Formats: sequence, structure tokens, C-alpha cells
Amino acid sequence: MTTTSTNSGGPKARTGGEGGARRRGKGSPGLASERREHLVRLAAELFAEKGFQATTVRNIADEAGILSGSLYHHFDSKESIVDEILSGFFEEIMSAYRAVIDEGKEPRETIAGLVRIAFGTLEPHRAAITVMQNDWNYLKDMERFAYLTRAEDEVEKMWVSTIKAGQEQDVFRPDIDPKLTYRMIRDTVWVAVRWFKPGGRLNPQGLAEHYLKVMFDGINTH
Amino acid sequence: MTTTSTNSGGPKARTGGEGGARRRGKGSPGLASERREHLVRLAAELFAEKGFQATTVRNIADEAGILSGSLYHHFDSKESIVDEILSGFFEEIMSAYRAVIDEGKEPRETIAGLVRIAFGTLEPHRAAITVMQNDWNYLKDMERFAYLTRAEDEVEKMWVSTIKAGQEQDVFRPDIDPKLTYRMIRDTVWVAVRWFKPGGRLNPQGLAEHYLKVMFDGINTH
DNA sequence: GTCTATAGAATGATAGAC
DNA sequence: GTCTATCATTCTATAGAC
Repeated sequence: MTTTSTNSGGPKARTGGEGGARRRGKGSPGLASERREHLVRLAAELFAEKGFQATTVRNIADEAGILSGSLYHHFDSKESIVDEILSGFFEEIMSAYRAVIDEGKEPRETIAGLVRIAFGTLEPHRAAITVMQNDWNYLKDMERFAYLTRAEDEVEKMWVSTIKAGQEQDVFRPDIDPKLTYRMIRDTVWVAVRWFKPGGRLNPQGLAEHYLKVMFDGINTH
Repeated sequence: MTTTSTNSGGPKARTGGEGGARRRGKGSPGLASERREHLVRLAAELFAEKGFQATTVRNIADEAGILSGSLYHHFDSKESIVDEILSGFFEEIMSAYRAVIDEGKEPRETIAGLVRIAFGTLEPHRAAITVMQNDWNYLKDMERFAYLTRAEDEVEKMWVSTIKAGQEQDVFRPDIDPKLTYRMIRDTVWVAVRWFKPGGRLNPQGLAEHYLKVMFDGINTH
């Protein structure tokens, strides 16, 4: 098996223009052709719908109107496709999270910013989030997808430290468990991908505001 | 839209409807043998850990110390095993939910009761809940698992009508969306199965009380 | 109730023609 | 960039011996 780590540690330097002087290996993201990106999107929809393992390379090829063997002109393996889907999503959300943290606003504002970012990914990254949710257990133990766990750890630190800061500044209740509260917020946001329908009654930002309302003040009348 | 109708011909005899005694597969009609239940538990652990599709009948047989063919003395198919896992869980929780609704208490008490029941299943039904979460999309479209969607619909009605009643009685805020709020509560509870560890810092009832606190009153100081 | 043995189908992936 | 053709494996499930 190729050991070409598509996500070798460190931030990815988006070098160069479209000149294409440097062509990456088949299984690597970056400098992606339009055709390639189209195939990745098709695969993402199928992975989201049926699960990674239940989706066959023939399913993907059928959807693209080509034969399964032809897929291997673009990708090294089925795994490299899902890798491209997930790493793209994680790069984007991690970058957005870090930006909010770096603003250094007050805890309530920071938490709201994180929540809005998460809900904001629901539409553009619906398939990736679904795959992350459903196939996490299967993927997380593979060396290739170690970045999933690393990212999860970093995100947890962001949230938990913000919640704790809020408690110290007396804007969040002292009798909530920071780690537990983080997990519940995180899960509630992501799991919305299961029933969220683009173009429905509420858009992602409407969902975010509704959720922030409940999370900050509860459902009781006061 | 793949036709996953792997069932070789033959009448889809759906013996035993709702409310009746459940059908048992081959081998032990009526009485659920201890051996059989042991195998179901082993399979449930594997399904939860690796996903239904990624778990092979050989994996299950290995875990039981027998060969894969021998499993078919107890079960008709791999599907019938996961069916047994999920239907058992759903029968129990639906019955418990209905009991709370039938008590006819005030909305806040009823919601709390439903939340406590859900968290209470986390420990005894950890594997079943994990399978339900991760493999829902794959299973929900099969005729055999139509009861999943039926149960989901019934549960949604219970929660939504209770939340609405709470709004009419002015104990819940009028500016929350009942259906949306139900989904967020439901998802938050079930998804806890991903990180809940029996014997950890908090037991399921501790989780339930923590969540009720946040859900009713929010994380803000007041 | 388990094993031996295997059928029959599907799967991920490859090599080379065009 | 796609197709033809196919390999090696793995999968669910079956039949019959013990």
C-alpha cells in the first residue's frame, strides 16, 4: 500500500498558481482538476447516503457514467476519496475555528461564534459531515485518518477553555461541567445534519440562532 | 437506488405483527435460548464497534469461537441478528415512553421523564443505540426495518405534543420551535452513546440531570 | 450444535488497448 | 480519460457429515 500521507503534519501550504508545473500523485488532493472534484462530490453524496463501506467503487463509477476501473485513473483507492472529502472539510473548519479563538472576544461571544461556524458548514459540507458522523468509528483507527482524532482534540481544547473562562468571568453557570457541555453542544450541532434539508423552513443561520437561544437561556419561561 | 433485495425469492411472510409475541428464527421457536442471546450480544458489540456492514459473519463466529457456517444454525441471516438487536431495544423504550405519556403529568415533568428514560437506556442498550445511530441510513429503507421509521414517528408525536402543551400552559418559551427542539433534545441524548463510558465520572442519571438543568435553564448565569 | 466444504456473487484493484 | 477484461479476495449463505 502506498504510504503517501496526504496529511503529513503541519499546515498545508497552498503554493503556486494553476500552472500545474508540479503534479501531485493520484491519491493526493491539491491542484485538483475539475473532473476530479466532480467525482469527489459524487462519491461524497453516495458515502453520505449509504455509508462508506456500503458504497462500492462501482456505485461511484455508475454515478459518474464511467466504469469502475476508470476511477483508478483519478484515485489510488476508495480510501483516498473519502480522505479527500474529510481533509478538505477539516482544513476549512479548523481554520475558521482558530480565527474565532484568535479574535479573543468574551466567552459568550466566542461560543456563539463557534456555534455559528459549525452550523454554517451544514450546507456546504453536508455530505462530509454525514460521513464523519456515521463512519467515524471505522475510520478513526486507521493511521491515514489520524488527523481526525488530532483535530477533535484541538477543538475540544478550544471549547472547554472558553467555557471555563466564561465560568471564571461569571457569565456561565458554575454548576455545569465544561467538557460535558462541550460534547453536548458539539454533538447537537453536527447531528442536525441528519435531518437538515437545504431550502427547508430554517436555514443554517436560523438553526444556529435558535440553538444559541436555547443553549444560553433554556426552554423554560422565566 | 440500488435494489438491495438480497432476499432470494419466497414470500415475505411477516408473521407476528405489533403487540404479538415476536417471531424467533430457526432453531428455537418461542423460547430464546441462552446460547442464542449470547451470540446476539456478541454480534451487537461488533456491530457497534465496526458498523453493521463492516462486521462479517466470520467476525461474529470468531468471537463466539465457532465457524461462520455454524451461525446459520441459530439465525437466518446477518440481517436477522441486527433485527433482533434493534427490535428488542425499540420494544423496551417505546413501552417506557408510552408509560410516561400515559401518566399524564404536567409538560415539564413529562419531558424530564422522557429524557431520563432515554439516558437510562444508554448503559443497558449501548450497543443497540450505537448501531441505531450509525447504521440508521442503511437500515431504514429496508422493508424489514420499517418499524424503525414507524417508531420514530410515534416518538416525535409524543415529544412535540408535550412541548406544545408546555407552551400553551406558559411553562415553555413561546419562541422555540417544538419540532426543532424535540430533534435537538433527542439527538443530544442518543449521541452521548459515542463518548459515554460505563463506570466513568458520571452515570447515566447524572448525565440526565445535568442535561435537564442546561435544557430547562440554559448555561447563562441569571 | 458444530464442522467440512463449497457455491455463487460481489468487491477493490490492476494491466494494457484505444 | 475511458474501456475491456480479469484477478485475487472476501463475502453471505447452504448442504450434509458427525
